[in-house]
Amino acid sequence: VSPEAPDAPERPLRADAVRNRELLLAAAREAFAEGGPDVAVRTIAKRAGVGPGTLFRHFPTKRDLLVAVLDGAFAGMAASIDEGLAAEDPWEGLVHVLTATAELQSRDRTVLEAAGPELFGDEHFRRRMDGMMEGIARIIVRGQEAGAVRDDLTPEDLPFIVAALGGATEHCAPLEGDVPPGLWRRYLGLLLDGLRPEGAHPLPARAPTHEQLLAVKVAKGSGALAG
Amino acid sequence: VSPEAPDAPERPLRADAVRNRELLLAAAREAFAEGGPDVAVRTIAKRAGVGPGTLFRHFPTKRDLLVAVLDGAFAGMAASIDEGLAAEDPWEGLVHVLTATAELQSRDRTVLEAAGPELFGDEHFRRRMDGMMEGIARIIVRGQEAGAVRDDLTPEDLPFIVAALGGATEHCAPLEGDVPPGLWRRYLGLLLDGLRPEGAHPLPARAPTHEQLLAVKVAKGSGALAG
DNA sequence: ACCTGAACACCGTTCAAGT
DNA sequence: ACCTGAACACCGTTCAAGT
Repeated sequence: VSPEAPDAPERPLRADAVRNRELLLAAAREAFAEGGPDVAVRTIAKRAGVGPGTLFRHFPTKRDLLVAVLDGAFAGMAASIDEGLAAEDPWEGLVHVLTATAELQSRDRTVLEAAGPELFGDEHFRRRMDGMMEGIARIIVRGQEAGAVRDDLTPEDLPFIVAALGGATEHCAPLEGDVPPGLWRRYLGLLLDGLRPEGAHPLPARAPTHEQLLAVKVAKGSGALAG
Repeated sequence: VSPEAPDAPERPLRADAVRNRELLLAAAREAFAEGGPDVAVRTIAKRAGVGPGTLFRHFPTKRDLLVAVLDGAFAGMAASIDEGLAAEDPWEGLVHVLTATAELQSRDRTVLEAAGPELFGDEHFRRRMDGMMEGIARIIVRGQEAGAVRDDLTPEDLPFIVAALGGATEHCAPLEGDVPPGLWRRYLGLLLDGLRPEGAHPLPARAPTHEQLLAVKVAKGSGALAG
């Protein structure tokens, strides 16, 4: 599940092109982190010192730029999965993965606001996802064999659990300052208790299969990226 | 917690004004339900047969229109709280409230995409919220006295739990058709198991107080309503 | 090959002009 | 009082023209 190198381009780019691409990525990373996914592309282009046309030459769509930036975050998740696998205690391994993910969501507005299921339509994201799923599957099975995780949980549940976590974390974000810091940990705790075998009651629906998850095409633009 | 009448206007509106207001609300209700909160105001105005200027005379901001439409959904939630209070079994009462809420979220894209914490800034929403909180508090206390709900849960946790539910439900929505129907019930089930006392472990953060929740001003526009 | 910036089709919102 | 629709300041995206 180690981080992969980003797509190698067909043929080498011209010197100024690689430089602009890098400037664009750096500018986008900062701008998105500060202002969320709604920052104007013009702002990002200006920050990078290039025209808007150049931005769209490198990233055909604003979403593509966002995905490229998000890739760093996903690499972070992949790393936390590796760490979770390395933990001695299987339950602590799962806790580590979910904590790291939620912490990421609470630090970077971009991740939680933009990482909707529409991203399943992006090819690069999909490849990352596949790799991460394997690691998560191992963590869950290990937890189940140790009797620390409820038996009816599947790896395919994880995206939805992360989404639930994101919903709570997102709700915390604008309250930051007025509300106890790290409040999201409370709801992570609640959710974790739901993953344990002790209080487990039969679930009213079966989990989706891996194939079903990947069946989504690029959804008709919605959410934070519509426009 | 019974539904209140919408704000009574200072002085009676002219006949054509009340008619236009109603047409606008009906058009917005349909348009938002179909296309989510991103539908253009021009589309709504055209659907209602009025000019865009008229729309903004009745609803100074697109968000105000959305809040007015959402009010129906909130009335539905208030009703489900009353039903939850009427249930013989305290646990079933809580389940009823959360199920009804999630069902609402899964039926109407608007509710789940727009009901972020920015709405706390809206006065009308705030009044509704206050009324609902009381009912929820009674349901939770009743459950705790019966030993069916974990002791460290507070009414102020509910908005975050609903947000978590919304995160999972929102993640399900675009997968509709590819994924088992009613998949959100699975994650509601997981969450509910986290609310039970059986598997409860100490939570790493204290719940916010009611005052903290209401401290939010209108957040600098973000999310689905920015622009 | 790559970059530039004017231009296009949108968006939420405003406001002079009408009745 | 209320309505209308042209106009404004944006937005993401495109494309002829330059180097």
